[in-house]
Amino acid sequence: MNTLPLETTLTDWLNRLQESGYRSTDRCEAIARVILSSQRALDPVEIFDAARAEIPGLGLVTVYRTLQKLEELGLIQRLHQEEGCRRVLPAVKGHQHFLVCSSCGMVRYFEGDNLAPLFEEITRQTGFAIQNHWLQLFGLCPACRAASA
Amino acid sequence: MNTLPLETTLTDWLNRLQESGYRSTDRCEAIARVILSSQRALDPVEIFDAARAEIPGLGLVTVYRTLQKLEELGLIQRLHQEEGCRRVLPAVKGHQHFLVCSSCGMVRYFEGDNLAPLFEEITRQTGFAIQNHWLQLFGLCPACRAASA
DNA sequence: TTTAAAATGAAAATGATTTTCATTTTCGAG
DNA sequence: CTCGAAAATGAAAATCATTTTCATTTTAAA
Repeated sequence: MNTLPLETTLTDWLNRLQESGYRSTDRCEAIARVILSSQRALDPVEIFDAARAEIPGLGLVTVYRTLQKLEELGLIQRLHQEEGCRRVLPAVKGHQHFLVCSSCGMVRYFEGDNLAPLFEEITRQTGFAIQNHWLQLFGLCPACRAASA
Repeated sequence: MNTLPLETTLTDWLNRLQESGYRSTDRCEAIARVILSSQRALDPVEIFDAARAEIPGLGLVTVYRTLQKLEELGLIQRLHQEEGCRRVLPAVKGHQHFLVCSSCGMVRYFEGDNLAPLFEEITRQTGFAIQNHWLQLFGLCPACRAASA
């Protein structure tokens, strides 16, 4: 897999943090790198464990604090699942949504949803003025699909 | 508002519980009634407070235990929101989804989403075999829309 | 009726997250 | 560079939601 997008995004994240008055630290960078290089959504303890490979003295509290900053800046978001809503992912941009593999947990982003006609229909039916929507899809990723066949 | 659907559903819920080997108690019925008669999604403490109007000695633990049963039977589901995922609602049926008012919290169910074409497009783009989806809409209900105008 | 299984409330336990606090680190001003 | 104020850090304690334990009560079916 090409690592360029990761490097680019990591730099973007670090810039965004700095612009917002946060200071640049090894811990923050390690945590950001863990989140950005994962194919799955990770929970705070998973991030903690992965980041400690790089920063042995890291505290779990720092993970929580860094997640707060990243979430505040809209760089990450939670993945809501039946099992819980603790895992985080790089946030979707614009009209992206994500697709979660129900077998391995891998997440894939996709573009474009034209839900406008559905929303018009709903407004007609209910009188609600729709402002926002969450669409989350679960399915089998190509690898798990192949493995289960 | 017509109370017939509420009575019907309450009876359905109590039957479902009984069929599953759970016993019929005043607390369970009070909790079910609170959930079914609310226009909003409620969290365990809100349910507790409302149900204590009817059953003064009720314990919060009983609310949690009853919610587990109702969730296990698929009668309620959690409402996932930015602020948290603690509130519950009567579960949607079949292809229903719900619409949450971002001002007053009122929830309205609606039918019918034809997302099949979107899913086909996504399968083509990503190779994922889609099994399941969550669609949640946020907007202003007619009353809040009128109030804000 | 009787009785075994289920339900209950109170208190304790658990698990996740946040706060506090003393210490260390970052970074901009000089 | 070097200083110092602001921010970041880790450890321990605090908080908050939820679950478990346990002794007692209630339900429902024989």
